[in-house]
Formats: sequence, structure tokens, C-alpha cells
Amino acid sequence: MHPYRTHTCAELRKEHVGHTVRLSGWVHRIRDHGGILFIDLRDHYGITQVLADPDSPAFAEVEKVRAEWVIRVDGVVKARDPELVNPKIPTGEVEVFIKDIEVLGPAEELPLPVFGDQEYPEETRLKYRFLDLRREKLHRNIVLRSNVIASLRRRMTERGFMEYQTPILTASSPEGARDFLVPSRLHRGKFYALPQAPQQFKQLIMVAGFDRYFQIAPCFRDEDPRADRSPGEFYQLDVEMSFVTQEDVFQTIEPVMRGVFEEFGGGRPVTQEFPRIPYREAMLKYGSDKPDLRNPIQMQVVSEHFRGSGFQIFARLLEQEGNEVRAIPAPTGGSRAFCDRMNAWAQKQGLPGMGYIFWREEGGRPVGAGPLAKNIGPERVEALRVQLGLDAGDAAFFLAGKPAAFVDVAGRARNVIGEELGLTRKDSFEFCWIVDFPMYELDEETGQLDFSHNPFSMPQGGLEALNELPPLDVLGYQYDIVCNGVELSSGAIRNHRPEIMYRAFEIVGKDRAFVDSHFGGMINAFRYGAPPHGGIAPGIDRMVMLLADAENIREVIMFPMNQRAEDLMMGAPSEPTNEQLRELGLRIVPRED
RNA sequence: GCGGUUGUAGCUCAGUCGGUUAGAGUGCCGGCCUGUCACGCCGGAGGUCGCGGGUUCGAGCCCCGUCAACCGCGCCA
Repeated sequence: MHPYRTHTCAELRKEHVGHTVRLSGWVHRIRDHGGILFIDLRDHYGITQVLADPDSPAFAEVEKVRAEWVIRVDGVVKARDPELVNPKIPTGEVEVFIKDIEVLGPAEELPLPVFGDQEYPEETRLKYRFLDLRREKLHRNIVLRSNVIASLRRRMTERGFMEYQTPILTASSPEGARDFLVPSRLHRGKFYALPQAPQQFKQLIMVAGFDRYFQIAPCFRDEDPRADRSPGEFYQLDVEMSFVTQEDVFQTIEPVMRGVFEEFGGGRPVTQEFPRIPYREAMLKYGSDKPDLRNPIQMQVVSEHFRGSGFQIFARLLEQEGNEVRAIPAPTGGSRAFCDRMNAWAQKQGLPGMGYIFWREEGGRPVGAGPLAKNIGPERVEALRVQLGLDAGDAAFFLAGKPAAFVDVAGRARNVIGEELGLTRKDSFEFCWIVDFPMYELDEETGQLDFSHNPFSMPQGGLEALNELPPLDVLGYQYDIVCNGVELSSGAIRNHRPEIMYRAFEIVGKDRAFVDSHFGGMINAFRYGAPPHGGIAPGIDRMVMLLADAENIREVIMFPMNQRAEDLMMGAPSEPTNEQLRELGLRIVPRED
């Protein structure tokens, strides 16, 4: 007989009745009735009830075990009487009568119980992560993550992609986030950087002629964490393809994402064809470049209805160039109570308030009510209602000024309204592509032009566009995948022509020398026959978060760090020894407080 | 760096207007119990009310400071 087990704790069924079996696992739960004692024995696969009574030669030993001891038991499989079957577990029709027991790994009193779903402070959970991981929910999330990754690999391989590793110790790249640095022993005073993403490598892989690359790639960024952003490291399904258009990337990746979400989404519906929404349209309709399409509300420009109207605040604002009035329709929100509540919400967000109209039935017709309606008169109110497609019982909110100044809060208002009115669908995965991102944006404070996204993206229209269009009108072959308001992925068709690259940087005031010194490795490669190429990099952690319905990214990472980027279990970061510092030629400068 | 929330038993939480000895559930330990599966019953241990200072005859409760955790802002091409 195998020293530890003949079956797992999920395997035994009626057909095993009468068999002598050996099981190993953790003591999940003990129910001691004095004369008879039940143990739920648990392993990775499931739970089997084992029991002993005074007839068992092992009874005295069985009585000693405690929660989370690891034991091995030998025994006979018995059928349970029909009224004693436990339908909650797959092995519930049988139980194992213990003949022999061996303690393989006793456990001290637990700082964190494995049984049950009592909430525990995250500090304790992280310090005793190995216990937390035994618990059902976390265990299930991590298994899900493994299955998702396996499925992604299979789907990518089926599509002709090959997985290549890229370096972890590499060079700092000046754009983007803060780097993690690793001191070099052989080159005193110099540092490696951990890759923020294998961006330049994957492009070099294309230049090297490998055509289709993917990798489950670790990425490192030294930025402060959020609930959906792990401190330090995260994983991407990193993808790059040669000789492709933006459309080719969409056609390749969309089925992968849809497939994985259908496979692991627990039957929740998934968008069949991802709509493509231009960036500017997304900002207008949804107030966000990562719209939650489960929320049906779409904003509209309604400036004309307020121009020269009796509502002086808006009318006057519209006299200034660049100002607009936008409406957030709120179907079923047509009560003064709701409108006032939203108005109060807006004030809490730092706005002076949010104008509103709500419609109620009067004499068989929808009639607009509220102070704003009085000011602009029934004709304009009716025109607004028609444009917004609203009816009695509905409402609309209005924001005015420079769109750039209010889109953000408008987007948040849209979320709150959708949520409060129950308009936002639950239990579905609604995807879209956001396309046509502008290449450049203006820094509000400095007035400087800067890349709005990846400087390596190909501008739509190429060199000609860069030379002839106002920079702010140049769009990039740059795209995001958004699901349920979460930015899952960002990608682009790359700029593989050095002369276009130099020009793109020139527009933000960076000369050839800058590009050569900072991106020399890649620019140099582009001089020797670079194929047109592009790619994308969906975030694995966020994908699993959505699939697992997790609120926090730490629920889908096996060994995460805490909010302060500390690993409480391993004690990282830690102080180096003097020996280590000496070898590296480093000295710690104490913080001056 | 900044803001918000929270901090009472191992854990989840209650604690009234500032008033006597700070409670419940759960977990732990002991006892009883031969059909439980969130077993049940009885008993017990377990508290620097985050920490420091202040107001008060009296502070878990009020005030000031501080620390920690989480969430957010900045940051994240």
C-alpha cells in the first residue's frame, strides 16, 4: 500500500463500499459525541467524513487529534444510511471507519481558522498566508487563476503563438513608472532595473523574425498600490504579432478573451462582438475611457437647448468658446427625492451642484418639473425630453462648463445613477475596445505637449499626419480592452520606422540624441529590417479578479504584499547585511526627519 | 506626500447621556454525550478598551497628539 494514500479525499463513492482504503489530509472539523467521533478529512480535492468509535483499535489516538493536524488514516469504506447522507459533499454517500491512524504533521493552535468563513484582519491573513490559502475561497481563486492561465496558454498556442522568456534583470527605461533597481556587484555604482513590462523585448522579438510571441509575463512597477493594483509586481498576457493591422490584433485577441470569460465566467453572459468605441466618443457618452457598459446610460451634448435660455448660469457659460452643456439621462429617476440626493452627491464631489429636470405625468403628458425646467420654459424642456428619449417618471442631470473639467465627475455620476436606480446590469461581462486614442495631450499645468499613451505607437496617417496635423488632432493606433469598467488591457500598432519615431519625439521637444540614448537598443534594431508589428497585454490579475468576483487583487494572488509593499510572511523587504552592502559598494543614508 | 474610514477578548462585534465589577457570539481548554456534518449541553481561562497626554470627582465614551490597518487622491507610458 502507498505510504500516504490510496485515494484522495474527493474520490470515494458507493462503489468503494467494503474497500480498505488509506487517506491523508488535514483535520478540517471534529465532531466528538463521546462514544462516536467524526472527522472531516480535507485535501486539495475535497472532504471525506471519517469516523471512529470504541470498537476501533485507533479510537484513543483519534480522540487526540486537533484542527489542521495532518493525519493518515486506514479504514473501511461504509455506505451511509439514506437519512445520514450528506448531499453537500460529493463523497457524502459514504464514510470511512478508521482502523489505524498516524499523525503526519501536528498543528499548534491556529492564529487563523481554516474552517468557516469568519473574516480575519488582513495582517493576520497575510502573515499566515499558507493557512488562508487552505481556506475554501482563496484556494478556489488560486485554482481558478491556474486554470485561466493554462487556458490562455492553450488558446494562444492554438493560434500559432510561441512563448518566449525575456530578462528579469534589465535596463531602466526612462518613461513610465518608477523602476525597481537591483545593484550590480560587478559594475559598482550601476544598477539593473526590473522590467515594467517586456515592451522593448517583445518588439525586438518581432524584429528577430519570430512573428507571434506571447508570454505570461511578470511586470514590476514601484508605485503605490490600490485595491486593484498589487504593489510591485503583476502579470500580463503579453502578446506581439508581426505584419498585422489593428484589426488583425482585434480578430486574434477578442476570441481569446471571450473564450476565457465564457469558460470560467460561471455562465454569466459575455459580449459576443466587442463594440469599438473611439476615445472621444467614450469620454462624451460615458465620461470615461473605461466605460462600464453594464450601465445603459449614455450622456449627450445638449448645449443648444440652453443657449440664450432663461437659465442664466448655463446661458452665460455657453457664451464662452469651448464650453458645453451635457446631459446625463436617468430613466426611472423622476422623483424630487432622487434628484435632490444626486445633487447633494454632486456637491460632495466639489461641484456647486447638478442641475436637473424630472418628468411627471400631467394631463396624460410628460411634463418637466424642477427649478431648471421653470427657468428655460416648457418648449425647451420638451425638446430636451425628446432628444434624450425620456418619459414621465424619468429625470436628467446637467453639467456645464469646459468638458475637460467635468467629464470625470460626470462619469462618476453616471456610475452612481446607474447603480442607485438599479439600471446597471449584474452578472454579465460587457467588453469593448476603446480605439483612436490621441497621440498627444496637453499638460494642464505646464502647457507642455506630451505623449498621452505609449510613445512607441504608430500615429494614424504616419509621418504625414505628424507633419501636417495639429499635434492634438493626431490619433494613434492605440487601443484598450475594457470589461465592466475595468481597463483589462492596453495595446498598439508600434512605430517601427526610426524617422517617424524621431519626428514623434520631436513634437514633444525631445531630439534625436534623446531618443538614441534612451531607446537606442530598439531604434538601432529598427534600422536593420523591422517588420510592421503590434500587440497587446491583458492583465492577468484583473482578469481573474473579474472572474472570481473579487473586490481586492490580493484575493487572486498567492503571496501578495500588503498595502505598504511588505511581505509579512517572508519579512520582505529586509535589511541587507554589512557584508552584502560592502560587496555592492553601497552605503545606506539614514532618513533625515 | 495628502485625505477618508476603522482600532474594545485569538476573531466578529455590542457597549445608552461620561457613572459601580466592560459584555455577546465564535474560537480555545476541561467535563458529559454512539449518527453528527456550522453537532448539542455544562463549566473555565482569556481585556494595557491601539499608544501618549489632557479635561473631569469619575473616561472605552469628550479633547489634543501619535501609531497601525484598509480605502482613495497624487502616482501608475
